[in-house]
Amino acid sequence: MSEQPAKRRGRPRAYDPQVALAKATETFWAQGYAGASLDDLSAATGMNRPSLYGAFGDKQALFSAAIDAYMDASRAAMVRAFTAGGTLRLALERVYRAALDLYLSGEDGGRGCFMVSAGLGQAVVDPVVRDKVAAGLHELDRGFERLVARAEAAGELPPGADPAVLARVAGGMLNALSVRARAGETREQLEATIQATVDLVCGAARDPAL
Amino acid sequence: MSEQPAKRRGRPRAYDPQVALAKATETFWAQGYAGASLDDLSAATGMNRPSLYGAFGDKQALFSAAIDAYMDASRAAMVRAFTAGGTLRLALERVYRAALDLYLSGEDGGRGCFMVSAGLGQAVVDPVVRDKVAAGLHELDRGFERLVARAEAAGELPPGADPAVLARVAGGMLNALSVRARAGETREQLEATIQATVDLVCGAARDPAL
DNA sequence: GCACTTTCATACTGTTTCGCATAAAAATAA
DNA sequence: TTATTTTTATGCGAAACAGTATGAAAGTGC
Repeated sequence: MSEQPAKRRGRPRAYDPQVALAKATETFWAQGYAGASLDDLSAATGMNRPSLYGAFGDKQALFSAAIDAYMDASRAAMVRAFTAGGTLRLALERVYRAALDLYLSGEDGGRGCFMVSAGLGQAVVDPVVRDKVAAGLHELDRGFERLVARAEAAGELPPGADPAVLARVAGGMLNALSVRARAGETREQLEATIQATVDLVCGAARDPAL
Repeated sequence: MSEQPAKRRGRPRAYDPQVALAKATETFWAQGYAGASLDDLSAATGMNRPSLYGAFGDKQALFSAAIDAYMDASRAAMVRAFTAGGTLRLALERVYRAALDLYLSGEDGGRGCFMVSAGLGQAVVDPVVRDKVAAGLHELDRGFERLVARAEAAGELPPGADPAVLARVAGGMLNALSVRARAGETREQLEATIQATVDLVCGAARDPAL
């Protein structure tokens, strides 16, 4: 994509900024902001401290960059899941599964959503982080709202169902999956929660094919 | 309750262990385990470091005691809300409101559930904490299961509704409230989420009085 | 008043933390 | 080669950290 074929002038970098940032994100994800020391981050990224500062700035800036990187990466996966079409039931299952893959992706047990697990840990102490996380959550909420609105337009919802209610619960249960994944629930348990959510949200929805 | 009318022998304590533990819990709640230094805890409790060690042990032990104290205190409020009777709708509203009062109780913005906000932050690093938090969450789950089972026995649920599904979603949305409270949502927004949840969970439930 | 017991307060130790200063290394340009 | 540029590597320094040793303070029992 954005490679630099033009030869840069000085000593070449020994790291790929994107890869290093992903490694730093993993460290924050598991240990939290305060729990991750610069030595931990240095070891994880393979960069020594001065390189870390040169590339990303201080610890807060690095954490902020980690949030942005996570949001970009997860947004890509989520938008795909949200917009791939199909019935509301299929779309919801796809969205929750995509999220679950992310939430269970750690090596040492489920880590949940990075925004929820690491970001919200800093939310009380750092309002900038809190607002950034809040924006991320509301972006997901809007995804659910659009999904339900589409289902309504397609006539999938019965007259009595309130789209706003369905979207709010559907969005909230994504947070629940994050919490439960980090609390150590197995994929099977989480899949059962997904099924329960989909059943309830779509229970009031009739399949137009029927 | 368990006062000590018998005069203790040495210099009297300058602190009330229960109050001090509550203050320490507040500090962990806002700043997380790693983010709360012993100086912070010392300042919050009014105890100096040696007294802190004498009373509770090291930092991990203090955190563990904080979790236990929180669970005891919240259990008291939750059991009351769960068992005060009334329709499923009323009981659910009572439970969510009781939780919300706790989640929004901080001075510097909503802090969410202590188990979720502070406990799960340590979950990946410390499996003992993770298991303790998981046990707490499942205890709440059982509360919702019993509530729904009671509603079923009272004939509040229609034949088609699956009690397990309703309980799972009802329990999950409690986690969502914690997440959203810490992300800075207002009480009004959170009340709307409560209403949506109750509407959806009880939507399939008919009032026996009707 | 005097011994004894328990807690408090100060201050210390060794480690870890963050951030940066300085110099060596590895490339290009001439 | 030699100068210039950019990055890496070592390691410094001041502050913060967790935990503890030591002695003073504040009670009870006699």
